Amino acid sequence: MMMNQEIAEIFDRMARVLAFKGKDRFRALAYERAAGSLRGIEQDLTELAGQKKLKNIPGIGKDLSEMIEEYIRTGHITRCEREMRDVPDELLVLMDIPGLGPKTLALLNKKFHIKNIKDLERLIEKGALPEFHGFGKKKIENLRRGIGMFEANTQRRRLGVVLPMAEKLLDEARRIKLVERADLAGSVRRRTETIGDIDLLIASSNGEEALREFVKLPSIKRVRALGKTSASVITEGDLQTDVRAVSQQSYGAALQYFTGSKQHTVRLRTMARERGLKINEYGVFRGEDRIGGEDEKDVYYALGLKFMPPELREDRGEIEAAIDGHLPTLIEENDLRGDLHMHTTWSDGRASVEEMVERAAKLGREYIALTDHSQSSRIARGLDLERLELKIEEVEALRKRRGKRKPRVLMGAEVDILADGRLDYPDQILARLDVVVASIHSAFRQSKDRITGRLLDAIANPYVQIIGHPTTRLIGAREPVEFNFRQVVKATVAAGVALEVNGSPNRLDLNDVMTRAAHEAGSLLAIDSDAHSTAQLAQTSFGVSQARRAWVEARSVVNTWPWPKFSRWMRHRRRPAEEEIG
DNA sequence: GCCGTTTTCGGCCCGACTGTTTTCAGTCG
Repeated sequence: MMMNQEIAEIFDRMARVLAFKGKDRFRALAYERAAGSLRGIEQDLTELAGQKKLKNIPGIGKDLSEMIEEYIRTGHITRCEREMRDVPDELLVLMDIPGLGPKTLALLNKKFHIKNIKDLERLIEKGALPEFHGFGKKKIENLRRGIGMFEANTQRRRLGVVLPMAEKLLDEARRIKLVERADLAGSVRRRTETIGDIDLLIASSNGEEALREFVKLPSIKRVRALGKTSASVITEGDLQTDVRAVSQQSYGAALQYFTGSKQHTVRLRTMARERGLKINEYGVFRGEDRIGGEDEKDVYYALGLKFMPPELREDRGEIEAAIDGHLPTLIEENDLRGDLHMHTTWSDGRASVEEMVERAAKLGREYIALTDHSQSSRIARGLDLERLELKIEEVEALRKRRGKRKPRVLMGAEVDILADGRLDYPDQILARLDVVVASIHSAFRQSKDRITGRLLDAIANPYVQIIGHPTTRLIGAREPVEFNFRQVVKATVAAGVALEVNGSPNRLDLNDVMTRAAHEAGSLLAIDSDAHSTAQLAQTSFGVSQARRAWVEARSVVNTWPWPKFSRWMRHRRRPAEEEIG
């Protein structure tokens, strides 16, 4: 996993260096595609290399596979390093400035010896950047603005932050009279874990006028570009939003194009070309004849493919699967019957047991587990044995009060996996809990072997049903812990333990790529909210999105199971263990 | 640099917007 990331970054950097140097742009594209491929697979590159299977990875051929082998052996790729040596990172990163691409950067570097952001600012602020052929006042002004945006906000934002803003904007757009239809597209629609910008598509018989209305919406702060069919704006909260307007008859083709991913769409268009068709955002064409485009499905059907949900469109094998007729039937939000990880005021939650149960009932949950923290999580007010007793009493009283009303309320705990691999409650206490989620909350920096050992120990405990947020990463804030993922997955498969897909938008842990690998290896999954308030109970939807991105079908997710099946699984490892003790 | 029910060489998705170009280059998605 780490290795894939590292090599992907080198390849990405190579692509930019080649673009900067003005070399063959298709060579740069090849590196880009390879980087994307590596990010999309979880398989161990060392193992693939050992089996001489690197070339099976799409976009990896003779040269790149040799480079990967070299990296595995030595931690270096000589050819890349030689190519990249004379282009320092601080220069390359300037390509992240909106509107500043490789050509302009190369020019500024050659003509004015710009090497980093400081040089560039100095040049512009002093008004020392003269106008010259092909470089006028407006370009300079745009560059100045681009630098401002670059410095204000370079990082991508979490889906959980962006999605509500995007939906608000969509709402406003739909209220414009000239707007006949509107939908979110792009990475928001594909539900990637972080978002660079919002893409919005509208249908209108007068797109130009509709766009003019759109950019006047109150939540639009600034207009970057405005044309007949598209506009680019900065919204409140400094999110870039790209809007595209098409006619109804092109809406489906436009939605497909605008949803991407780029690589997925390129594949479709290449397939079309091979079949004598042309796909663009206006439709599917055979020669001059439009043969489809009003519905998104038209694009796929024209190529003899089944329709693919947006979450699959990453060029991670979905096109091949569609050709073979092996597309998965993805889990849907409605499939969830239970939620097995949440907190109350007993530990660090903001809502009481009662409030959480009531809200869960409104969400239609059939069963839920109240899983407050265990004693070692002091900051989270984890429950010592005494308070745990009190909570058990409260939950039992609540169960009596509620009788047969749904949801069934299960007594649970999120139990720390301690630094030495022991769990934070003794077995006789765990035996009294219906649901045990075991999670790492400390000693993140231990060696790979020790973390692996801790997880394996937790999985071996017969009272544990779920490993909570397995990597402990916080998006944009904390790196995942390192452990032998395949070994851990193997153990969960053997033990019938579920790996969590934590729905908190700060976590999304496991992520899409790892979830897919776990799922394909046969591991059970649990999609939980990890809610710390009533509102957060709905965050399971983010977990479901990630699971869909991971090709997950409902049958592998334990909390989609009807109660009888779920409750059997919940207890399936306990009986023999209890007999042993008893 | 990759890739092949046309191809082992010659392709590689397709179009919009901006600026300053009098016919297009650069950037973006």
